[in-house]
Amino acid sequence: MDGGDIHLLLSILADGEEQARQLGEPAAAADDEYHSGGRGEEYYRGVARQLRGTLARAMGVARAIEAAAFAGGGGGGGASGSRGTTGDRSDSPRSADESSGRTARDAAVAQQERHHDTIKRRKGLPRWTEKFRVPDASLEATPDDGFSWRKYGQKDILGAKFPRGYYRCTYRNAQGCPATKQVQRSDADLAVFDVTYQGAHTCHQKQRRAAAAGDQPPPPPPQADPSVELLVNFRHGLKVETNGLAPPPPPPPTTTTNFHDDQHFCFPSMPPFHAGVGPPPPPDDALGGGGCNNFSSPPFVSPAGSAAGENYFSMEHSYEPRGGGGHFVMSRGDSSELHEVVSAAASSSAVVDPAAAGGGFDYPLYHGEVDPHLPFPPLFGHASMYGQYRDA
DNA sequence: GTCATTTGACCTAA
DNA sequence: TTAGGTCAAATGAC
Repeated sequence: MDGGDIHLLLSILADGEEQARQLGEPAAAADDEYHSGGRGEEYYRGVARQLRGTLARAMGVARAIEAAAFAGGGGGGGASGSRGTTGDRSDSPRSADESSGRTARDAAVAQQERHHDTIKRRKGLPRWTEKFRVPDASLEATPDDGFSWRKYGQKDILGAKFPRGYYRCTYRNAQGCPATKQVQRSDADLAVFDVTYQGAHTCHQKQRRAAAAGDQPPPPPPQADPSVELLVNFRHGLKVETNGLAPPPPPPPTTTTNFHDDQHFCFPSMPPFHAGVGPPPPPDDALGGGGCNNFSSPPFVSPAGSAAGENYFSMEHSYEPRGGGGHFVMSRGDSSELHEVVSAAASSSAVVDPAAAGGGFDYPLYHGEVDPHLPFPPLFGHASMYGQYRDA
């Protein structure tokens, strides 16, 4: 733990204070549209949600600090401390180690230690899976979830016809974003991809995209946050609001969220897809139709101006709780993981404007009853799988 | 020249 | 022991 964590916490709390203030004086913040349109209540609800999200995030940071404190003062040593400063050792090529006079054994030991750390982090971060259906089943087609990713590996998986791609956030180095994903094309359906996400985005692209898109906010991923437990509990009572939504354009795209307990949740939005793909496919029962409510999604229009008809694909979310117990639990015994989450968030907050410092929670209004703090992964917006954003 | 992807090797968890 | 996950040099694209 360091001063940065405290500053992050203070920053979040300041956001909460600001949001609370907005609750007190909505007329100043809400434009006339809200009031003339009878949406004042929605405004209040939206601000309240933001406030709850901000407070939840603050709690998460505070508990991470607490956990780090419980783990003793050794946090500064060890592997986690050695890697937090540079962000990614890929910046320092292997030859650098060799030329620095280390023995091969030392280098191997160091690498082993580093690798052990990455494994620990991998195990600690929240993990969830989604199914992406692309309109075009060609081999070139890949799902675009709206975030910018950099591919760092590919591997043939036993029993799978197609190799699995490994991606990490483009801003891993620049902003310490810990998010990674694995993309596996389905054997049965070439148009379906199983995407496993791990770690929440703490990078700036989330806010930028949400602001630019002006559509449904990206649902936050499962957070390494104690409040998530409450949210997961909440989802058991969740009902998707479908009233008043536009009927599905032909063919109807669906965005489906699956939890591991086989509960299905159909989320009313979908990310854009790569330009140039063909028309969307007919609905696939195997994907979203199963236990899903067959939510009919309104068309998503890419901020980049892609034709709405080209932006459809279906998704199925599957939240994979870590730590057992039927809900997501961040292991508090591993303070380094928590610290890393905090550190990543801290690095992110350094470049995020205060209005967006809700850190994945600070989204505009959802569709009525859908709480933005549900442990859904971030999926929306526009970006290429192959990151075009440059590191700051 | 810079940056992203490819790919073989290495390491860990199961 | 094996499969999965990651690293990083090599390579290619812009």
